[in-house]
Amino acid sequence: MSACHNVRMAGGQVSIKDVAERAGVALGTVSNVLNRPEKVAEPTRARVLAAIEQLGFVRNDAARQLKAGKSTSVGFILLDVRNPFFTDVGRGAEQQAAKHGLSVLLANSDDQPDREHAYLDLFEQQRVRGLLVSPLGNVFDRLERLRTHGIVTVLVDRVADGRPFSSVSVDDVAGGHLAVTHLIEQGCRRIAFIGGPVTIRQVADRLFGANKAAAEHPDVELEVLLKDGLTVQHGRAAADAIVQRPPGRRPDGVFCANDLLAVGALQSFTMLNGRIDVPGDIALIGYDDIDFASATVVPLSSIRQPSVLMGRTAIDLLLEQIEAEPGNPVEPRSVVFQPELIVRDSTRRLA
Amino acid sequence: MSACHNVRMAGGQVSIKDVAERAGVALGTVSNVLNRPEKVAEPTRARVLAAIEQLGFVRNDAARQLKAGKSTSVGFILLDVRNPFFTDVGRGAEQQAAKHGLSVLLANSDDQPDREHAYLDLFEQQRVRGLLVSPLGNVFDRLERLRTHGIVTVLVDRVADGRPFSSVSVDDVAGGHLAVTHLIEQGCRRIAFIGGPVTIRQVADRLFGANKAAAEHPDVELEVLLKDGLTVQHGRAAADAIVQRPPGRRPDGVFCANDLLAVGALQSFTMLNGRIDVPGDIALIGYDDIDFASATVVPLSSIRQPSVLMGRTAIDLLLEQIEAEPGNPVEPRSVVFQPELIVRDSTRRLA
DNA sequence: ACGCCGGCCTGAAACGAATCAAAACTGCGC
DNA sequence: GCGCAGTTTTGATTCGTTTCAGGCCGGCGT
Repeated sequence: MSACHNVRMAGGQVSIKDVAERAGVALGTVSNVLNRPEKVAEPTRARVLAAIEQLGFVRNDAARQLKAGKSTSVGFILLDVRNPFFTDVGRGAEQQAAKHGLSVLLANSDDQPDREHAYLDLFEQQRVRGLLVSPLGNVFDRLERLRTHGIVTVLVDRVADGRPFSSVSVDDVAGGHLAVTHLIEQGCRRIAFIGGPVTIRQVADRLFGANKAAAEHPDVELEVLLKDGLTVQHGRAAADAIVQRPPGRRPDGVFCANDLLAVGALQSFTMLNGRIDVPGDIALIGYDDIDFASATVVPLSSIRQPSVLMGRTAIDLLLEQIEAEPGNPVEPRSVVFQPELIVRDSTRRLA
Repeated sequence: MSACHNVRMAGGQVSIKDVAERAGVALGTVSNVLNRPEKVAEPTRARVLAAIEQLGFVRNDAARQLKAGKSTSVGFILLDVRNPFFTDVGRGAEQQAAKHGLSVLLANSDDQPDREHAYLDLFEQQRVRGLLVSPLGNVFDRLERLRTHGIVTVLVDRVADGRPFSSVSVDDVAGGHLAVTHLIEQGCRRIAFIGGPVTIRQVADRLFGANKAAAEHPDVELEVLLKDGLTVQHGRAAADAIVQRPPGRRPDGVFCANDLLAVGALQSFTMLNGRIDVPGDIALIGYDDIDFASATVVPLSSIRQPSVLMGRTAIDLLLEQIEAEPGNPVEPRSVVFQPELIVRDSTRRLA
């Protein structure tokens, strides 16, 4: 056989075998250099490394995974990449995963159940090591099936509702309670809740907490304004409706289910020739404490969620499940963080 | 051989072979059902599908890729997930990729060159079908190596600088020119540019365009204020310095290298008891036209980049390269979009 | 009846890396 | 010189899928 064939043709893949041949060793030795370098004598290893360098060899992950039966990446299916809260969670997850030699791949379901399923399929076929999901629809059955196939899931920003999944979330009921109690303490008595559809779990819980807080004060009334989305535009529309009422019928405090809504409301309130003073006429508080909250013209009070920490914790919970695998499975755990009230100018009514 | 073994043990993987056995067909037939269903007779196909269903079989992507030598996903390494511009590009890419049966996996380099490299390694090992990269450091050599290994790259928001890569970007020089010309038309004569480090290509180009526009008007002077970052905080700090000058020494127009800076500047200008009127005293324009631009208290003029379209185009360029593969490679193409001026209240000085 | 054709199905041979029992080598003491 | 223990290297086998040259079979024209 001709000893000389072109080493590097376009797209030509260099395999461990080529490296072995070049270095004049057996194929298993190359594998050892890659995976257990301490078991290979120094001169041999040097020779192999040189060959790897010369040929530009790169491990083929597909082959490696095929043999190992598992991958080294973790999938994170998030609801909305445009929401800073989720990307922060993602960053936390990446940090923690990196410490354990895992990579995080983000996939954006973008509020569309079919995309959520498509990505679940993709990650299942890729046999990812584990999955973080902030679920959109009811995917629990799907996720249980995944687990029987050896892929464990940790829920993000959603509790498991009795299903056996680990989860990391924030106590949204407490958050809603915190926000409204704060408004009341600032002297508000007619409070409005602006939110999205209550089919979104987070909205429902925050509203529930808000109601609870209002109920604790007999002289406080809570009005609920639900829009069908959680964007700046929705917030502005809701607030416009308030602005158009005669001053006596307006609330004196507004709690928005997230910061985007609050920013929209703030715009509506302050834009119109300063007709409504925030917080003087209406105190305003949002939820999530996104970066922009402190950057609005009247800095926005908000309820902070420990997003980065949540991401890190999610990975910890995942590893806990993964590493337990054998006979005795570890009980799923739910970590619930407490939200934190961040007071800024938009609710500072008392001197 | 005992016909009866437990079909579903924990983590037990079901392979095409199990399916074949269950359906009583050969293994190649199952593969045909999966990949070329029209070549399989109806009753056989039904039997195989039933077996797949019963056993809960899921294709092992690793094995498939190993054989095919290429994957079905595209990696997108982005500079900063928190910048809405990039996530919008990502959404465009996902949309277009989906049409061709490809998935997009996002990886966040987060301004850190080592993370950028780590993800390049990961995607190379995964033999992704292609790569979108908004490059941080100088990764061109790395990317050329990738191409010799059969992975093509399309640059996003960065031109190729003479290197043979396709790219999709926006003419930042034109954008800078557009912004400053607009300020001049609105009557501004003393203009300040607030930007990040000029080592960031986008900043340098926008500044260059701004300078060009100023030079076209002899009575206009341009002052350059560079901070070492592009966040809201940096913008506020830069504007604070302006606010502290005596009114006569302040610029009457400010162009910020991105919208985050502009939001910070706006906050600084308007927060201090309305001492500075926007646009009356100082007209303000940003860059990127992120969602928030229209939601600030004085809606922000900006330079719009067609982010979603850019993502779609990036995938098109990628496919063009991928599909050409054989003997005659397709010349890399650079698509440069023209930025668009979006005028809002923050620069409307003329009645 | 014969040959031939198509449609359907089969099964062996890849793909690239990991593994591990076994082989080869090393140095050492006797 | 020989055996022994330890170290280093070997190479056949495995993973799950795709591919493809062939095999089987029933029907058709002659």
